[in-house]
Formats: sequence, structure tokens, C-alpha cells
Amino acid sequence: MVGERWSLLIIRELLIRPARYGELLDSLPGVPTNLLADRLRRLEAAGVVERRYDAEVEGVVYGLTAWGLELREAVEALVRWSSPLMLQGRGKDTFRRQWLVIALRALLRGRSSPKPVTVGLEVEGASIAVSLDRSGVDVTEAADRLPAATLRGEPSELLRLAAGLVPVDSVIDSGNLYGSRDIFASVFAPQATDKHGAST
Amino acid sequence: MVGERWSLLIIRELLIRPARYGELLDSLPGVPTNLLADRLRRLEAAGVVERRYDAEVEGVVYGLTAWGLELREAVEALVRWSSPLMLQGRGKDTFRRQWLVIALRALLRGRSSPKPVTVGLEVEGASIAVSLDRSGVDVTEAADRLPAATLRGEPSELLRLAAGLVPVDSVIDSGNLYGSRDIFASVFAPQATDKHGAST
DNA sequence: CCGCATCCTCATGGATACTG
DNA sequence: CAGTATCCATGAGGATGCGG
Repeated sequence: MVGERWSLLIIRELLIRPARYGELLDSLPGVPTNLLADRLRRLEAAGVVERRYDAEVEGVVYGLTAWGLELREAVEALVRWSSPLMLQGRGKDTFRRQWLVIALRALLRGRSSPKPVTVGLEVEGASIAVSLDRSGVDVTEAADRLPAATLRGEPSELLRLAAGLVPVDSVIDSGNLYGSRDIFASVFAPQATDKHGAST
Repeated sequence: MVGERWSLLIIRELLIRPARYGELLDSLPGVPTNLLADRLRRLEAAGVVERRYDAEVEGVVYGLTAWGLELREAVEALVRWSSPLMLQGRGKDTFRRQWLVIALRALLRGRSSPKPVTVGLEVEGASIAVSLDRSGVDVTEAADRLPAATLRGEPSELLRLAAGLVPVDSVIDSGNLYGSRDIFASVFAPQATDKHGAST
């Protein structure tokens, strides 16, 4: 049901935000338009995706149903597992900045911060923010609340820089999770090998 | 890397136990032998699967590497998401009793029991047991410790019976998680719709 | 036997052109 | 903009072969 090629990637995009057909085409580099149409039809028939009329754009947007939203846990688990692969940053890999929204939530999941903080990132000319408070990851996207001081850079370079920096917990405990290189490190350090984040 | 057809299913099987080539062929109804061989080769090259010599069987068994084992979280999340589908029990669906081992762990994940208990199931003539204690799910498989009183039946019928029974928490708190119909209910009640298990 | 490799057929995916 | 239609390439499915 969600195992066909592209299906889970489409769902990942819709976990970030509802999107128009054209946005999905652009968000999923390499997807043939006929397959995108086919998968959306199948997922809609299965009750995972639904078409909505958006007055703002005066057109149809695709979004996840309540059931579809419950795939967040599974997608985030896959993101966590594959984060070491992202760090390798193959040259041919494409990148979309909004993918960091999913990555941030996935890797910060289960963590908390004594003071509410907002992690800010700027990649490829656009900004993303994720809030974290005592109860955990709170807000997914709040680009307008992005601080002035954020990381900037080409994604694969950022990803490589992010490997093996400051332990996540100490960064969060300092209450200074905001706008430093450590933030990005906390996000992309592989958790698999070290519960407290990379340390070398 | 794990998105090709059959790959995640192979990994699910190997999360249950290391297996021989022939066992995998039987565990994955419908898999063509050439594809199984191809996927095992790819997964081995990727460092997810490894071939081991098993003195017991005097032959090669396939198992997950440390990295591959970290896919448990992702696979269990997918199992949890799809458990409502399992409850529907389409007629054509095939079933292997060892899949209950994964389902048990996935659905009991995060729960605990004041007294250590062992959930026992008997399906298709074979038995499976999973232990649960104060710290959570503990032991995956312990067929020898299976109690006399277990559920028996054809899987799809059991799955249908399991829908909408006693709340999970009350069953566990009663300390009587052992050998009753409620056990099976606690395992297969969809968690998505109701934190305390189905109630109707 | 078990553990694959080979072969063939057909369904699916990929790229591009096209249309309401 | 939001998809269809078309065509070709690739991968899947199923049977069978074959060496250890």
C-alpha cells in the first residue's frame, strides 16, 4: 500500500506540508509525471492522501488524511536510520531544503529543551525553523520566526560539517541551541552509533 | 538502499531470526528466487545483511549487521501503522506464524507490565512467546517457555477476533496478561485510533 | 537436497510529448 | 497548471537448470 516506488517519498513530502501537483513534481527530483499521477490516485483510493480545494491558490492541493499522517513515525524512523548516509553526501544526490524539516523533527524526536528554542537553518537561499520546548518538538515550520543568525551553505557541505561535533544534550542544556554550528551538528550527527551524538 | 521491492520484507524476516536461503524463500510467499538472491547480494554489499557460517546447520545463514538491526524501529513503525489492515484480513493474504513475533514486539513496544509475563500464541500448529516485564518487551522468542493455555486458531480468524476488545492497559495492570483472549486483543487492537486500545 | 544462476515473458517504471 | 498519452527501457515473475 505504501511500498511502491515513490509512494513513501510522496508521503514524506506531504508530511512537510500539503502541496500542489507541480510542487510535488519539483520536490521529487526524477519522478515521472505519469507515475506521480498514478501514485496520488492510488494513495487517494487507499485513504492515505486526499485532494482538497485551497482557496488561497484557487486550486487543488494534496494532503494526508488522518491515517496518512500516522505514517510520520515510520518515515521519521527511516530518516533517522539513513542520516549517516546523508552525511556521506554523494555528489550526484539532489537536495531540497524542505527535507531538513523532516530531518530536524526526526532527529530531535524524543529530545527536549529546558528553555523553548527555535532551531534555524538557511539552505539554498531559503530558511526553515523548528521549535523545541520542554515537551519535545513542537512546531514544524515557522520560517517567519527564523533568527538572523543561522547557518548558511550548500547542503552537502553543511551535512559533512555536521558530522562529529558537539554532543546534542550538552548543546540543548546550555540553552543555546540557537543559531550556532552546534545546532546543525545536533541535527545531523548520527544517533545510531552514539546515544549522545558524535564526539570526535 | 532498502526501498527496492522485497528488501524491507527480507529485513523484517531477518529481524525475527537469522535464516537460511531456503527459509527466506518460504517465509516470503511469492518472492522469485532470482530476486531473493539479488536482494541479498545488494543488502550484503550495502552492509545491512551478512552471510555467516552456522555450525548447527552446517551451512550459510543470513543475518542482519549491527546497522541492519537498527532498522527495527522503522519496520516496527510500519507494522504498527498497518495493523488495522491486518485486522481486515483479506482473503487472498498469506500468513506466516513467525510474523506475529514482529507484530507482538511492535505493538507492545513502549508498554510494560508490573509482573513479568509471557504472551503465548499458537497459530497454524506452532507456538510463539514474547516476554514483557517492567522495563518493556524483553524476549522475542521463547517457544519452550510457552504456557499450556494459549490462543489457537486460524490467523485471519484470530486477527478478526482481536479487534475491539478489552483496553490494553487494564489487561496488563491486572497482571493477567497470560493465556487469555485479552492477550491477543492487546496485541492486535489498533493503537492508532485509541491510545488505550479499542473499546467497542 | 540446498543455494543459487539462467532464461524468457510480461508488467512496471522512466522520459518526453502533448492536451483540456 | 495539472495532468494524459505514448513509447522504450528496465525490472519483476515464474519455470527450469545445475553444481556442490
